[in-house]
Amino acid sequence: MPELPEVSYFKKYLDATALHQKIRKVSAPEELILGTKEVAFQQLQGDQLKESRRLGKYLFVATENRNTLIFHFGMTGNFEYRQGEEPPKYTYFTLHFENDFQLFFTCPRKLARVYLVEDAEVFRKEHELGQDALEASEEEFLELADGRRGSMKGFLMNQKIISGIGNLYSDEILFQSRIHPATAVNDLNQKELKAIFRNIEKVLLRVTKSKMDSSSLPQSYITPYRKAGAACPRGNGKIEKAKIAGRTSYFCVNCQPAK
DNA sequence: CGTAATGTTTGAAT
DNA sequence: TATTCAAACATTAC
Repeated sequence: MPELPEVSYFKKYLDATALHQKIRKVSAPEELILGTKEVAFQQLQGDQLKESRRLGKYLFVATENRNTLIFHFGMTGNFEYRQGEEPPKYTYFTLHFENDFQLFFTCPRKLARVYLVEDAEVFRKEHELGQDALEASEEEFLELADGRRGSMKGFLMNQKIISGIGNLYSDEILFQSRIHPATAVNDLNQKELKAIFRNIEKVLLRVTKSKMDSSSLPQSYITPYRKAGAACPRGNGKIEKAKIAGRTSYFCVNCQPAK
């Protein structure tokens, strides 16, 4: 379930488990998952994961030998750290550690990727990753929005502009901002753009909190009601669905009128 | 059985 | 040249 908040959770999970464990062996039985050639991953033998950082929906893990292991979770990627011979179903990449534990990287839909690179900055440039959604300033955000003609939802989901926001939380940010997802960026005034900017941080941090402590989202959130015909959490009618910016979007036309 | 699913990349259209 | 859009990718679940 990986947008920025989920990847923050995976970072916490990896930090609490696989970090600083000596790697005994690497298994990569599914070539499709590998963003870099399989042979490169064998370099990890004897190495250790040193520290991790999240950028957008990517998790960068620096190793003691100065390489960087990069995880991207696609739509269904997940970690599982435990002992035992039998890997979980859909395991396509495994780090085996000297302590007999393993970090399994699973992904039923095989859209996840794992990379091993020498220079994380080169990777970032190659993949054209924009500023992290939690690090952009209001000024930068307004600058990035200037002159854009596409939908606001498409703008929020474009990883080259701002990275970390996907289908679910772009809908939530726009619901909280009372902006229809199909509204063109250049049809929004500064006040509306600033409200969206504030809600990016607000929503992402709130969702991250709920991922970290398994708490539920506020009553006023639309995320739990992503179903056409569901009642708007503000009591303003029914949730509608439409394909916007290539993805299924849920919104309330009464709260979020089209411009 | 058909359709949609939390994402990114590619190539075409604007 | 830059931006936007739709389709493709692989597989599962409803």
